[in-house]
Amino acid sequence: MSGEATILHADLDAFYASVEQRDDPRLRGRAVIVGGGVVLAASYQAKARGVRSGMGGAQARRLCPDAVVVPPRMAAYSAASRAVFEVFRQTTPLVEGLSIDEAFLDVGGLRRLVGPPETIAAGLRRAVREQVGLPITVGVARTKFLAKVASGVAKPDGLLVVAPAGELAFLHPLPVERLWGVGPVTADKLRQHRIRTVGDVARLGEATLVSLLGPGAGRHLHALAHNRDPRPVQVGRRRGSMGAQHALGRSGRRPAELEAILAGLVDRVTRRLRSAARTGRTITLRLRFADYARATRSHTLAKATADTPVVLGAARGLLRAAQPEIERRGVTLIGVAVGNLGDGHVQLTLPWDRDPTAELDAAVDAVRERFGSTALTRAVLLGHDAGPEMPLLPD
DNA sequence: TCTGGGGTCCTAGGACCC
DNA sequence: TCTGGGGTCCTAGGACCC
Repeated sequence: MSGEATILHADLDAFYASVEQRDDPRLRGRAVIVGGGVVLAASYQAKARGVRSGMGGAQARRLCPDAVVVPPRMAAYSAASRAVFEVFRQTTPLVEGLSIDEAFLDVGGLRRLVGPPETIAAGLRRAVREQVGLPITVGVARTKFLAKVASGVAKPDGLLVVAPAGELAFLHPLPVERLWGVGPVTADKLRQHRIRTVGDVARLGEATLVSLLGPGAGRHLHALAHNRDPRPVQVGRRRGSMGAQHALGRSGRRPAELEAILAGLVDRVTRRLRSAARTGRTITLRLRFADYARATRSHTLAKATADTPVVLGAARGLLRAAQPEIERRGVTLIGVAVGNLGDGHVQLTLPWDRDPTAELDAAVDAVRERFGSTALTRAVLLGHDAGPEMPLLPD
């Protein structure tokens, strides 16, 4: 951790709703709700009326009857996200994406070349506005955690730099809910002990917090309340699981219908795995019952795969084992996830006296067969004198 | 607050190994 | 025959995030 505030947390404002307002001038300045069944995103005009993401659609329309409700356009949001991340990477190569609409950037090395972090953050906001047409808020601080808190406080369309000397004065008056990792359950436990602000947390010893929240959460919270967060910005983090899920209505489904839905979900996930050139070993079946209780059932395969029939076989086995429970409790959501994701590497071992380049065409065909045509991005030859790494075959 | 779809990380017990 | 300490992997659940 350096002595200077050099970490940026950049967070697009009301992302999906802002894309809709950008693309349809009639929506600008108006209350916009994206998503029908539940609110996926709400414009700030809708938020001002109490609409929140995750809220039921009926309640949202009650709160804000004049809101324009638009169906989500995921492709447009993905494209906008890619464009924004392009701007991030023009700013610095040290970008760690957190979700479709936020990232950490470390601009510590840019002072001499470009300027101080505050100038860089202002330039970043301007570039996103000019090049992509979207409002974005940036928090700047010495740690990731504090930068994230700062952007949350500065929203919408703001910029907030927390100087090292002012860290605790900024942090301690905030309500505990502002802390990253404090949700409804933890906030409630803390409230029962009259702990309401970050300062209240900071006054407690670590042992007290641990006894209240458990070792993991207790130590974590204690560190955050004193602004201790040594995690560096990490470039190139990859997701660890990929899933798809589908909410069912209230009405029960017959086993055959559930299997058909499951097959559709598995198909979606395995396609995405193959086009991302990833494979995974752990298949998880996700269920939600009529009383909204959740359950998961998982199975780990011996070999990583992105193969539809293999994943479907495992998922179907889990579903059949859970069938009695489903019949008893009723099911309202079914999902499947593939976890334990590897790199999607395929390793081929050739006899020592064989010319590897001669085998390469067959190897490439094997990889395409397994992952689909867009998957192969690089082949690496490892061997006694093959050299470190051979970039090949851009695809 | 009556509930979508996509993720992350942590915990805890049991199996199994040395 | 009884037993310690340490590690990894798997499964299931829970809290949290956007």
